[in-house]
Amino acid sequence: MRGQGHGRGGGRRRRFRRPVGFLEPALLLLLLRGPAHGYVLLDQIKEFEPSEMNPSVIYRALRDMEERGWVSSTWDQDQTQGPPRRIYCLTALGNEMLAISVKELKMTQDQISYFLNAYRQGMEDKD
Amino acid sequence: MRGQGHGRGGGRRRRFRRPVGFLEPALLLLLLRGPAHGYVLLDQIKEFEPSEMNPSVIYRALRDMEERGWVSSTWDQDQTQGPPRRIYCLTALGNEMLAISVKELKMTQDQISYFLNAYRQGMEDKD
DNA sequence: TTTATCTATTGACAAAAAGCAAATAGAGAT
DNA sequence: ATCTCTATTTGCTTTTTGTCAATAGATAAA
Repeated sequence: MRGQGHGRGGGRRRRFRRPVGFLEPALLLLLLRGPAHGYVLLDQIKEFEPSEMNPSVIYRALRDMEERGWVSSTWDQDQTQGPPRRIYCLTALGNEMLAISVKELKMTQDQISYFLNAYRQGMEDKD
Repeated sequence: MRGQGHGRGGGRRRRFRRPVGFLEPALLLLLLRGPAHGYVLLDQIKEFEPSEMNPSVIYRALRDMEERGWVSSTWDQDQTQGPPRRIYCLTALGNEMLAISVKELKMTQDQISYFLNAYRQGMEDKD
């Protein structure tokens, strides 16, 4: 393993990154409510992303966020209705990143509002 | 004018696609106000995307949208302060796609609102 | 008991979108 | 000539997202 990073896959130095898109913030928010494993998050994420999600997308996002230290995972002790579960927990860093996401999403909202107003304006001027 | 399915790279049938991201809708909206060339759009786009844009991103988006028939282009007749300009025009299809973008952006706003409310809720419950 | 189904996670590969660097080139100013 | 501003294009790479399918434990049905 080359220097930086640790845990699954580590290696390449990654510059500081913000959460992108909706998926990661939504997962962080779900984990703010309490620890959970991928399979149940796959179901719960529908609250924020109604469109059907491919499981691998969720699992990959969780693993990526663990590499960045936003969440941490442990194997479930309890007997399950299937193979063992990896339980994810929000870390302090993850909490901060969630707060940053919230700020960014507010900015995104403003940007969209501006765009929509400009569109209305543009349509009025057509008439 | 570079028509469907031939010229640069042409050939591959592309399935129907919605506008993605902010860039393309923003360009369509600017073109709703009137025809324009890439170099001036590169400046005007700052109204919607304050962050610095690499020219190639704009030009590529315009070419992609022309391939899909959302805009059409002609070479500028007038003398310019440099090499000839390619003037882009919004097409009827482009107008429809812009309207679709607007609907989608409204949905995105609702999604973000829901997320932000859920975050506030989650934070209250922590206290 | 083998088969199917639901639970649960992972890996490999491809496509789409964005970022970056630089080439090409016309026109006007120094 | 050379520099700068205008104007567009090309190629390469990275980042992000999407899709498909493999693996595997547990449980219920045939």
